[in-house]
Amino acid sequence: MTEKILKILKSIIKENVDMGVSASEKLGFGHYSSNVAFKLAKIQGRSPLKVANELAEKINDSYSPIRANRRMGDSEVIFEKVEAAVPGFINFWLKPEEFQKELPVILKNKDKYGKNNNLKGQKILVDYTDPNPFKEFHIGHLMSNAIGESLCRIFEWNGAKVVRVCYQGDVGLHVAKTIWGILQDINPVRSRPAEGGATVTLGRPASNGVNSFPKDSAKLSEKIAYIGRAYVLGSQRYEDNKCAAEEIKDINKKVFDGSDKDINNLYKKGKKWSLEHFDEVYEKLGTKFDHFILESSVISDGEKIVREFLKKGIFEESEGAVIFKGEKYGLHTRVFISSQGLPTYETKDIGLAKKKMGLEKGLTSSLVVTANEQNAYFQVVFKALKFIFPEYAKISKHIGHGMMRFASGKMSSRSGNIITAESLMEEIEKLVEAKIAEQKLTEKEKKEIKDVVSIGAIKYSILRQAIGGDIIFDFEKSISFEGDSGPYLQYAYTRAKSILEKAKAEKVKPLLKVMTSDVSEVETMLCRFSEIVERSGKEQAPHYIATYLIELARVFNAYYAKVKIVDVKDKYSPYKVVLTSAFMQVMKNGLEILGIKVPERM
RNA sequence: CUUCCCGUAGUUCAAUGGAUAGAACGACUCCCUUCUAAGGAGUAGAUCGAGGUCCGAUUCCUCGCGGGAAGACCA
Repeated sequence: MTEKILKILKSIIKENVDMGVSASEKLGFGHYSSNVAFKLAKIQGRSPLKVANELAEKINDSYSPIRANRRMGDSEVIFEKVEAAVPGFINFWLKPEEFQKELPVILKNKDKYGKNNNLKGQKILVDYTDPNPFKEFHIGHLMSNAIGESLCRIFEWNGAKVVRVCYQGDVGLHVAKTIWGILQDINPVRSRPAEGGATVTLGRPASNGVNSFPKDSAKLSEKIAYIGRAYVLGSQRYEDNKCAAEEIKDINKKVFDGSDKDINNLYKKGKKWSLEHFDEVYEKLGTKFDHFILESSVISDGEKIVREFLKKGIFEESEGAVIFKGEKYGLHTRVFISSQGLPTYETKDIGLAKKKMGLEKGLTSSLVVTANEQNAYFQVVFKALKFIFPEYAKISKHIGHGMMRFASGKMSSRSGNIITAESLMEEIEKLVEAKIAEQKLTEKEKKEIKDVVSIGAIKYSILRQAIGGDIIFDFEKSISFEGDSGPYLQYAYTRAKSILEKAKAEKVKPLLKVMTSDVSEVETMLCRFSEIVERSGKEQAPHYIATYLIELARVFNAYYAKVKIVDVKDKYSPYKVVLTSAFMQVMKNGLEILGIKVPERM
């Protein structure tokens, strides 16, 4: 719609100005409005209102019913009226047909409706989720996943080819902490008391020296919970017990060089459990990665490169460590190889960059989505990368999302103040179950609703606001499905669906032949969808989709309450049924972009 | 201490430099003999402060106040 209006404006205005055309917030300002007159007035040194009046006049001459028949055929008449308004806006009211024409397009393109080719030819790598084996999959990973997946889909809807990458940290100090924790359980002799730290029990309290290390036959969830507790124990002792910290560092080295058989075994098992668990979670969240990269597979390359560029003077040696002096560029110093000779995450990121480059040919962009507490970290790493792989550094970008916060403060898997993704999902699933308990639904339907609605609730609560800001996770509110929520959108969809079922039962066939003489907000909202998809793509911002869908649902719900859609006696009923299908299609597509599925009933 | 991010109704979030600052929750009124009330209609309620740029500032700049994050061996 904006394109049509832009085209007309361009045919009238010779000057090269930015013609901002956008959907109006209120019908009083037309369906669409433009602020060209302001820009034009500035160039010409005249009053904006005068310019707006002139332009409106000209447009009416050719494109409105009042005058159009004088000059052009009816096909050119797309406006009901065009008016200038104080202080200088031009407001456009389109003819109902202009909106109604879009309905068959929606129904024809179905699940593809709203796609465009703005990013055609682009190949965008997105690295997101990135959980670490030996640590739990927590809400931070859930956020990275929801945002990353949605960005991927937005890029795809804008015509780009997307490469989904998940980088999993299977080595590093966190692994050593967890293994140390496990060793405390299975070999209490090595146990270290806390020096003022809280005590943590692994599994059921070990009695008579029997440890709680899960058997191979144990449920995966038990194994994962065990690992989580071991990590908390190891982390706490690392902080509050010097002796334990030394032992952990020692284990870290052994994991790294593979010299200890027992540790190797624990490592293998723990890693396998973790990765199996993660696969389950990805499946549940609806993400399919093209590539998994393990940290252990990028270390040696990273180290090689860092040592090579140490010789070239990009890195320096200081206090036994290899560092990058970020201060030269207004950043801060980071350690790439520790004084112990171990590569840090920074070095692994260099190796990771090399790996990503080799993964796919012709990348035009490479994004990594993590919590914004790493913003400064990535600035430094990308700065160093600029000297190593300048071309790749140019297309690399870090997207920092906000943190999930609770009333109790910052969430950290190190301190154990953490809500795992799983526990959150379970909590919400329970609520959904309670809500649908009394509905007349089969068990299979209930299961589907439970899965789809709870994931939708969580993803929506993450995607409804701009990336980057913290999300205050209020359990009560995220769980309440009223208003600004995923379930509200899904519910609007299912209500519409039941209308179609009724129409079928009453033999009201969807037809576009007899159209209403005016148009509701549902039609005008539907026509904005494509533009919202474009804007989300340009700004890499999923929340525009979310905001739009809420408005769309609100508008449809109001229509639903006011208008009887299925009515054999109403000659417009077939049209209204078409409108309902179109609404469903757009709602479904929008939710698809957010990575949220629609239930068939709820 | 330094750097970066943020400050909008009681609360949680929106608003390509544009009009009368949108929603939702909560509060207060109403609406199920009508297609799923997880719904709809309505009322009250907000741009941290002070300057500046601009025809026009929630948006850009400066300062102040308040909050968050990061700052050499975990990421």
